[in-house]
Amino acid sequence: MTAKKSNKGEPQKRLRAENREQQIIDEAVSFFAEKGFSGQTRELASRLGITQPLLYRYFPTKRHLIESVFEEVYMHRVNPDWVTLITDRTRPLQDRLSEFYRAYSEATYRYEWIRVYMFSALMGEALNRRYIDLVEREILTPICLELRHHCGQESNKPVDQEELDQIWILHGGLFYYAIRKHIYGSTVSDNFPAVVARAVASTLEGTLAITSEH
Amino acid sequence: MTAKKSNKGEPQKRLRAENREQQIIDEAVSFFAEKGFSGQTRELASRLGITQPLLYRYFPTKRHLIESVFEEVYMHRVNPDWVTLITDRTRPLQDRLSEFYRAYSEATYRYEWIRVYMFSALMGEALNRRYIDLVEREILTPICLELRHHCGQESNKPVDQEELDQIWILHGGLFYYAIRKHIYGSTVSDNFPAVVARAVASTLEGTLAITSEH
DNA sequence: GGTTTTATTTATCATCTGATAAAATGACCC
DNA sequence: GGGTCATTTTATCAGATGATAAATAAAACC
Repeated sequence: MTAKKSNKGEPQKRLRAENREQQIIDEAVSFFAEKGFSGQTRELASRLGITQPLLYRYFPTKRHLIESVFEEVYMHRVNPDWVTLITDRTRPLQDRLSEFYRAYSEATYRYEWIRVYMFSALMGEALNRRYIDLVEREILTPICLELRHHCGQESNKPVDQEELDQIWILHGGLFYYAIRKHIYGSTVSDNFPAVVARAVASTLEGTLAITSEH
Repeated sequence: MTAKKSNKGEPQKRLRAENREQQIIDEAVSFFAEKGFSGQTRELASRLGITQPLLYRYFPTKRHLIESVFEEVYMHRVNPDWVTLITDRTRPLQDRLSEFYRAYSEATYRYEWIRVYMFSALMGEALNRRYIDLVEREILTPICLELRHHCGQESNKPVDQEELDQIWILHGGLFYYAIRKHIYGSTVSDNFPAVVARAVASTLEGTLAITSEH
């Protein structure tokens, strides 16, 4: 046992600024995901094992801390490869969509992400609006175009609100699985890929059927 | 103009207890739906045009007021006629489900309902759990049984988690329309019955297709 | 119309909560 | 190992917030 402070479980008392800042953000994500953004700075500090004023050395206001949480949660979540995957017509659409939703769900259907996302949406955060627009533009619109192709309904018309609403049923239905799991605390099947596969297959077959019958 | 207090726009200053109580609950539903349950009693009172301590004549604590809001929002929302409608095999399943979702959406896809519902779910309210259980038991399980019948897969097995998860995709997908509208503030098609009709048709055709192909 | 009842307001408390300033203490450097 | 700098704590503030008690005033009663 060295003379250096005994490392009994307790993490080192002092951290370098950058490490402490990241540690605070990480815990803040988890804390606000659980309690919502009206959670109190003292309780967050207590979970970090630090005093509340220390937070203010790293973040000038609570709002700034919350912005960092948004940044951490929202950013780097939409992968440009996904568009490539979705539009790769050398593979069956069923495979592409199933694979996409597996990847998408791994990136976003997490306790912290889903809850921070819903809290921020309820607060009317602008970031949320931008994210929705991004999803419609980069993911759902491409899927709609692939769906047209799949149904032999190729066209130059831009994707309209009705087509978007229809694909939102699938997208939202799958997202709702995460809401049930992480917000409602429901029991859900642990084999999500199987749920995705069936939902995608059903949507493709169903859309084909109702498109061709008129 | 009588000597009686001039009724210039302002509602009468004094109400009978029962009327005032209902008025407070109504405004509280709207207020908390907008702000969340960390909204402050002073602001609520101000919206009612009364002073904050008056709230405490009608509700011993803020929590009691919130419980009344839950009561107002959650109760009388599940109509027993719906099960009858869903299981009426004299009509095509497509019609029954479309009609059910039109009725269900009118009852629940409202700004106040959706938001209070989501806020309370995020708070982990027990009422929320009970509501979900009710929906699974009284609505989704019957639909699963009708879906089996529709696919010629009649069986005595109880409905399992996989079947529920699958019908949750449709149910959640439609619910998500309301989330997009009232929580995200997105632009959505104003013809919801048409969205329902297509989603239901697609689900029925799709389920039939993936069931029969094996 | 005067008395009683009841709804409502005014004044106020105690606690919570975000935020600040100054003191203290550990780490690092030579 | 003593000085310097950066990290953390202690002490504290001001405003917000749920809640209470007493005063006021409108309605109801006879």
